[in-house]
Amino acid sequence: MSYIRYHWGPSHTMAATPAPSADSPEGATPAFSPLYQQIKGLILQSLQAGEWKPGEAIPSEMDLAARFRVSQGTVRKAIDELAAENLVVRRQGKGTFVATHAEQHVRYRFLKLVPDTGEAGPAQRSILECRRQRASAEVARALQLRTGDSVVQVRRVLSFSGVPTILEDMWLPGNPFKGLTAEQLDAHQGPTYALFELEFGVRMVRAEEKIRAVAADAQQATLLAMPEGAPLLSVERLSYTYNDVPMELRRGLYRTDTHHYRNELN
Amino acid sequence: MSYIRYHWGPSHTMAATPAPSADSPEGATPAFSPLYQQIKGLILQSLQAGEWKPGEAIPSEMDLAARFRVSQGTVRKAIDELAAENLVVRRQGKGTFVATHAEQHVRYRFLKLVPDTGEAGPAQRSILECRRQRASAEVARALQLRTGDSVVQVRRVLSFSGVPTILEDMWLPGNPFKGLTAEQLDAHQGPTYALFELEFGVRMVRAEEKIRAVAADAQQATLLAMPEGAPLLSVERLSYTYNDVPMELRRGLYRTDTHHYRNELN
DNA sequence: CAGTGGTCTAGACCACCAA
DNA sequence: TGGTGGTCTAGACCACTGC
Repeated sequence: MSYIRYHWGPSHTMAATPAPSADSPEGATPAFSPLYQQIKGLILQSLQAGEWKPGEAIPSEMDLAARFRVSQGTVRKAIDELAAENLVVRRQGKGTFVATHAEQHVRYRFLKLVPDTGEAGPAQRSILECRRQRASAEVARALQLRTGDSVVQVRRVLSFSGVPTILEDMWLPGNPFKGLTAEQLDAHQGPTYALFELEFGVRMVRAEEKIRAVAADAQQATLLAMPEGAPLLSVERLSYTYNDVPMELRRGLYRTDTHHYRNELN
Repeated sequence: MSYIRYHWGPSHTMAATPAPSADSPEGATPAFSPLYQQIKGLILQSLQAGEWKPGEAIPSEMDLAARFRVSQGTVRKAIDELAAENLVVRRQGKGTFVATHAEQHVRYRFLKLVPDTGEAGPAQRSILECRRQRASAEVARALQLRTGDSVVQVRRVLSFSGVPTILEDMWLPGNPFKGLTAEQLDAHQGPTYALFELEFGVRMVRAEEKIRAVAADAQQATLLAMPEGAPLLSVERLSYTYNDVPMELRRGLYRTDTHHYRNELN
């Protein structure tokens, strides 16, 4: 087989090549990407399209190599990056699987609050509210909607060993989350993000958090059994699905008298 | 050349193989590592030993391959991991360089506090204190010293646009940081961790942070120009050099009325 | 132009898993 | 035993940097 200059794109029989992103028509910067990046993009498309569901195995490296007409090593490097981004999990001897918030060994991947001493126990959830409403300007901006668009708001309290520790408000775009109810949230076991995958086909892939120290107002203090004015950790999280599409805005208030937010710097 | 079963270790002429970690003498779990991991370990040793200084180039992949008697691809994979851990920086066409907190494009790698609006400006530092003392039980435990061992304590305030924003206490083990003075800290430009590299040969490689919301006491409030009892972000950081040796305990109090702690979740 | 890191291939073999 | 991911090699060529 003739060698393919990797800046040319997948060429030959590869169907529907997805264009290498926004390019100035005849711009000075070609901005082509290496073959393995293009392969990564194609696999990513299949993931988004739901060709393989969360928890399922994707085709073997050899199969993908045949499908894309490249060597196994090239597919391998593409999958390496997907694995590094936690979109996919490799299991030696078994295969490569679509990552999921459900079966994952590291459950509650996005919750960085840990007890000062001992192991993290299970959380008791109590849903205070779950209703559709119109997006405020702030929520609309974060979720890339228009002010007044339909959103679902959920408010809940998480307790550990019976102690209320987290007060959370979540805002979800109304369209993908049509039909979300408090009962559903109540009944479901495990991470909320696993419910989103199963019931609504929405996989959260990454998130950004803005953290502040704030003083508890009267209502917050009551719900968390703290004195009014007590310092709380405010964690504002914006979660994204594939393609950097924001899908959830969450504002958590954490008690940090018995727990702390743990972060690792590299 | 005969093929080397990579579970045998570097074998042939490689001098002073560093032993593949603690092994039960005839234990059931061999726990050998692949060749590229062993190479990574050897490169790591040279980094620790200071064979190449921060900012300098390490030998080319071909040179290292020759030195260790392995293929370029194997060296490459070793360096890939070192680069992923920010111990080393690759520059196409130029070489691979020992990472440094000084020349690095991402200065203040460990400081995650950013202004709510606009770009992060330069910080004004004011050293309040710098003295040798005996380690308290808590400090000793964190730095793996004995209670009463010599430590250096530094207290300082960082201001942005003239507004005091961060109040920090740092504790450093007395031995490696012999001779650290307030004048030195005052005179130095750029990240403090760059000073540690240049003057004391200590490179901070990673860190862990525990974050809490606390109420400002009288003294803290004064230093940060806030009312007493105002909520502040408490950031307790333990920084490590090579080999997971803790080298600095730092406790920062951040004002979060105009700034926030930014974190990315994957 | 030579030297460096970056990409790609083809092929061999190893380690792990399930049937 | 066959299939999957994981390691290792050897060699070719590309892209970027600096002389």
